[in-house]
Amino acid sequence: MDENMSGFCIKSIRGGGGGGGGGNGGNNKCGRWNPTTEQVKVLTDLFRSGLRTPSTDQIQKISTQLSFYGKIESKNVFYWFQNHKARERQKRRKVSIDIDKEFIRRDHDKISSPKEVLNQVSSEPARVIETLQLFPINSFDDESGAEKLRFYANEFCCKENTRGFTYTVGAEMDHHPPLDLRLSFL
Amino acid sequence: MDENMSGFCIKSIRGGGGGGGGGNGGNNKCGRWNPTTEQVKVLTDLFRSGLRTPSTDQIQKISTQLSFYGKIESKNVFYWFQNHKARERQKRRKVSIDIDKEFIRRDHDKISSPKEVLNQVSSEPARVIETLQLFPINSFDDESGAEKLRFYANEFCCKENTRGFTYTVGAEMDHHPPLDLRLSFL
DNA sequence: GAACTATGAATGAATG
DNA sequence: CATTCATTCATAGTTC
Repeated sequence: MDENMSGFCIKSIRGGGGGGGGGNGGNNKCGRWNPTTEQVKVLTDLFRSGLRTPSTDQIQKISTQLSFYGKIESKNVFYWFQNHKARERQKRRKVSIDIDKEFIRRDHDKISSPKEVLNQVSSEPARVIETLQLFPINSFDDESGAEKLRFYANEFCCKENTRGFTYTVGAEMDHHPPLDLRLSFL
Repeated sequence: MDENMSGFCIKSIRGGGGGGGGGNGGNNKCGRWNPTTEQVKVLTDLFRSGLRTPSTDQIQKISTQLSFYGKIESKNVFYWFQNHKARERQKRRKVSIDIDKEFIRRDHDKISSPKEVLNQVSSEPARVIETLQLFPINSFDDESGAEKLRFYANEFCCKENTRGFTYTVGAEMDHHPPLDLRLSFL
């Protein structure tokens, strides 16, 4: 696939001859990645442990480990974290908006802290894991003894992106924004 | 759930056949550039021809020409090349890793050639291009963008040398002979 | 089986 | 150039 398809994605034709045999266990060959429960569990554990944006190395290793449970590619891991993070943030944002509204609405009534409500949906416990027993896979113990499970406990020293709210106010389209930034020096 | 694909899911009206030259100005009201298929095709052709990091002039010209197909700004071209290059690299990195991994994994099972594996990981026709594809001979079978490409290509060649043969896309073309034919127009 | 949901995949836009 | 964020497209699954 190239950029050529960037408009429509008519690739998998599994429907043509009766797409039998689909399903989780037996992965389809052309479709998109369908993670097994084990894979999801591991990924989720990693995420909950604080890993948000694994480096390429981490992705590699995670992918390799997860391949034990089924077919998987590095990009799947990459996308998984990308999506998971984004959607959590998204959910959070949405919630906070709701809270905000709710808060405002209730403001006439009583005062309650938005934080309370927030905790209901996304209670993110402490992260910063030093070590974590994640891959109980031994039957397939690899040869890379050196860097074992050390990879994921590194580098994501949470700095909790304080970016938070970059909501683009540009509701209405181009009124000729600054244009280029980077291009100006080119 | 969303308004765009109510019922049917064809990507938003990216010009495509209907859009013709008018550009997709009709649809997007937002801030994000939504390239038409023609625009993508041209950009892709340029990329495949070896252009990786267009200069400001090139960006300007490309942008100008592409504006025929729809609304576009220079920065869009700039970003497009940035992203495309980065992702090409990234993809290749991830994919090759996966190939290795898959290969190794399957090695315990059955012996399969790397080519086969490649086909599995990437729906793209197996061709781990190590060398730049300079002459996309078959990229012109599709009439639409190709014709036009030649059209605006002329613009470029008339930089200051009316020769129209020596313009090297330069920059990224390290140790690659002069790209005649296709690129000579640049 | 259409509508809806969850989520994999892609990509435009930035930032460092 | 790499990394990251936001938004959107596409589809496997589920529900009614």
